[in-house]
Amino acid sequence: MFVPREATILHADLDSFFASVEQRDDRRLRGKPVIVGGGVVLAASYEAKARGVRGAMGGRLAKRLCPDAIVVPPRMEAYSQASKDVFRVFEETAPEVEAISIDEAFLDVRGLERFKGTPVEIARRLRHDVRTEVGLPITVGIAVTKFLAKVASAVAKPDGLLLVTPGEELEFLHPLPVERLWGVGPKTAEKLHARGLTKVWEVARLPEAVLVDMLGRASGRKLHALAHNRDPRPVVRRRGRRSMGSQRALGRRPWTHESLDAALVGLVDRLCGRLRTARRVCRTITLRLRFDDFTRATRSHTIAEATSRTRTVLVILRGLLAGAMPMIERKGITLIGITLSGLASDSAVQLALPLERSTALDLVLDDVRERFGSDAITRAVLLGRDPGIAMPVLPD
DNA sequence: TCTGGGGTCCTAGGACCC
DNA sequence: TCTGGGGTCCTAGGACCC
Repeated sequence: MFVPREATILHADLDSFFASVEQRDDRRLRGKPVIVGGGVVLAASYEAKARGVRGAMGGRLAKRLCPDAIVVPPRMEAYSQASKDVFRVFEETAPEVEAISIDEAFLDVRGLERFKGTPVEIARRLRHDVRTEVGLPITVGIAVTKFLAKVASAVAKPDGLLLVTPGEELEFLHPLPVERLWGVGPKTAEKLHARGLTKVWEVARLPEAVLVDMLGRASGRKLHALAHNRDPRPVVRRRGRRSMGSQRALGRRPWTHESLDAALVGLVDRLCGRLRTARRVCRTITLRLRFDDFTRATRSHTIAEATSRTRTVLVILRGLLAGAMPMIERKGITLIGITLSGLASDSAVQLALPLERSTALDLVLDDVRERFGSDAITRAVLLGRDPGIAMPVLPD
């Protein structure tokens, strides 16, 4: 006799997270269409979504679709605090919590029946606790696999709860459009559609080798497995982050070497500060660029000794930027960004460099930031008599 | 619809070493 | 002297997610 596995994996996902926090903190926004973000929609309340507003949509189009929407600037600290509060509830709910992003997590409630109830009861209480203790709506999907629990929560949104009954997984999964599968974005969906595949069951019929041919080894295998609800990944606490980045859109304004360098110094300062706060060091430094035609390029360099020193990182990035100048001059630049990867704990470096926590440049930047705010660093570079040198000049 | 900011993982080629 | 195969690292790009 077929005995289905137990459905003990919860996927908990806050609804329209940023917009919900805004509505929680300002009662005038409740029940109204709210858009967080200006140039681009970072989050939209369900009232705005009902009018066709979507995340990542251009602000102008969003305003046209929903002229009475209230647009509020993002408050990242508030969202970060709300996230911490919600994750505290998660931790009280289950022994294994795997954070996926600022507003979602997997929880494994296996073995909790005897003293906390069935998974559905636990999920109900979790939704209630998040609502009363943090004041936010949250949706929970429950299934035998992480992947299916995530699909379930997406289907149950907003403010819902959905259990995929063990044994009935494929009945639930197969009629869904392929876009519901985790990892199928616009490009993959296009490739699948080109072969007449729009539903999960149509993908599930294909041999793995066909999907590998179509999508590459890793993607093909993964898609094949997911279409059959094969997902053996356990819920595990996340290891530390693998990279840290920062970027800045420049718009289509004219740029100069000085303004590019100033933007770069501002980014490096911010990022290296974050790196040091996290007590981490990096080995690979990547410069990321986006051009007028929206194509992108990256230039990277790996150093032998991991570092978090602003001076070191800046020197490398200036070199990478200089190498990319011909491309920038040819195509025009609309975004500049940095990614630091190959991260490690800084303890080993600390042992070797006990007195080198801050370089002279870091001390100057710290001072400027403290006295004039972060923006002053970019301004100071622009005001400097020689923008090519590393030391910013203090504004008056 | 002309598009933010923060991330993750995969692929592929070249260099280098054994 | 010429040659093979495998492993690892680095660089660049691509796709995807929230």
